[in-house]
Amino acid sequence: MDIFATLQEEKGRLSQSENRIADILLNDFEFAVNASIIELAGKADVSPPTVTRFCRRLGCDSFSDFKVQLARTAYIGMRYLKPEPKSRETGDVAQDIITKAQNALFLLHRSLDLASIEQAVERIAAAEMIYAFGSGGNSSMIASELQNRLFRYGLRVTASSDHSMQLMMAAAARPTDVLIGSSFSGRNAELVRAFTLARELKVPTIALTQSNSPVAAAATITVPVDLPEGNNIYRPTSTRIAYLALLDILSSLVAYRVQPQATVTLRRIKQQLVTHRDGDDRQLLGD
Amino acid sequence: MDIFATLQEEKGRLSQSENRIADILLNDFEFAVNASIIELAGKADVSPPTVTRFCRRLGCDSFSDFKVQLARTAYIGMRYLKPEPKSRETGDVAQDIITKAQNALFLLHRSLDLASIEQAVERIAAAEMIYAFGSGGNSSMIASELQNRLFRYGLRVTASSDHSMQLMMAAAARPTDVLIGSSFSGRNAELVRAFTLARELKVPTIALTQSNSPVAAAATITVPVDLPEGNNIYRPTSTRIAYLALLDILSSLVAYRVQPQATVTLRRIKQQLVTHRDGDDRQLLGD
DNA sequence: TGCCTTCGTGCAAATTATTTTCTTTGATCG
DNA sequence: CGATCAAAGAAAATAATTTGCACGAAGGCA
Repeated sequence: MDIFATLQEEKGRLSQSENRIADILLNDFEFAVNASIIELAGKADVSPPTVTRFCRRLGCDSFSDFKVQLARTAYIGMRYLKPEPKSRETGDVAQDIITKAQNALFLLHRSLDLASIEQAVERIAAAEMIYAFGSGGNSSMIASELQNRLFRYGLRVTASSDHSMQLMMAAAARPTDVLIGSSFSGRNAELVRAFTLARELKVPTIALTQSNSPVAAAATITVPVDLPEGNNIYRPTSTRIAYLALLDILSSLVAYRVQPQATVTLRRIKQQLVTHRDGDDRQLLGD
Repeated sequence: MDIFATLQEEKGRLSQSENRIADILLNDFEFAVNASIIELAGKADVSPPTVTRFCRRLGCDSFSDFKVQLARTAYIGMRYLKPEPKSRETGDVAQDIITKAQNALFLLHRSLDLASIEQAVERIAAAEMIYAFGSGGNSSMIASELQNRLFRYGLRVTASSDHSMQLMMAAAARPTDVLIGSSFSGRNAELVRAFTLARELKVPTIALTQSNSPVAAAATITVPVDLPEGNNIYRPTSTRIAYLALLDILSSLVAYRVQPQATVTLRRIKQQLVTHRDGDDRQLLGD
């Protein structure tokens, strides 16, 4: 549990003085994290004991414990209390995007459902053929990434972002195959259709999507990804990065599961690349 | 600059006692970050003043400054001093991948070259036509992501991962266009050829690649991405995530640059999606 | 209205943590 | 074999933090 979360919970119940301290935390974080209790108290126009009590209230043992906690979660928590830091300077935009991406990873990690990941890995590793589906730019990237990762381990896999093809492929799939579909919104009706068809044909399906969504409902196994979307329409969603990480987790685990096969295939791919290129050995897995 | 980096630099020059303190930092980080100077000194079998001196040596003002710095970078720095946490448990693999991804983002941020980013953005925003090139799975993803992002802002863009097509497109391009190429290794010979051809035709080129590489040398503008690659061949490189973030930074900045156009186009795309889908307004930018 | 309770707060004292200063130790070198 | 210097600890000084206590304001209840 991080302080910023606690702070938000307690927010309403804080007294006037405590609110002044909270404001400083939120507005001048840099100051707060470096200040001594006396400086912080001074800036908030309260006495040091009030600061101590404030820290206790937030679940810390002492002021220094508080500072450590603060510094630790700062990195993560900073942004999701504050509104956008509206600047269009290169450096600020860069910082903002990177922070958001890290945040997305943090939130992903926090909400990962290991059980469903294991089920999914099991299915994928055992499948005779893997179909990866996704559309709309973001999910189609995920689908082709799935192909890009999994073929390296010697698995049979194809990806498609074309709805009609997806339906046809679903119709052609067998119960020993698996169908993986990604949908950021969880409301890709065509994917639901493909999943439904698969269900009729007893082909297992795995959804990478929001839980409690139509896509999730239609799938055999759902690996839930529930992240808040940013609201700046110019900004590409950092959710993509979380999906990509999830995909890395899945494919690493699959790789371990099918290891002997994976080693051989990877070696062959590597050899191919090395002779094809300039003989430099570092070029392992494609450009 | 973070402490772990400094610690690595100073490592050799530390005295015996100081080394004991360093060991505790690395091995029992949790303890170190919560301990008082006395506890830490006790555990390292040194006197408190020695700890103070150690902190100063690492560039901190005081012990408490040190603790804050420590707590701040902890999250990030933790892993890159330690060897791999070799476990194949789902939870550990997940944690490892997420940490690596966050690390990659951290390192990217630290090494970003803002000047070249600005130059690149300038060019892209002003271009009449944008060609995005990349091959080999990873870079081809980057190329198609570029297309996926930029078309939304009303820019004319096409992506290709096909070497022959890339050459032909380069031949067809004009000096008012721009050619963006991605190469993780920096040693994609075909991309170099396309860039060289473009140079002859006075078509500006932007490389997203390692600095001091053939691809970088062939480009008009290089946006360098210099990250250490992991060495676990099963693990998809977290570098992809850094590239994706860089791409987000570039495209956000481009969006700001071409704003009026972007707003209109985005609105049209959104409208299209909303009527096409189930009327839910939240589905902004593709699935 | 007036009293009582409760809560929030600051003051001052006590405690604890940290830093400084001074001193010792042990190693290196002429 | 001293002279010198760096490293490290002891003790003192300082600074930071916490605790105990008391005061005052707000709100409830007779």
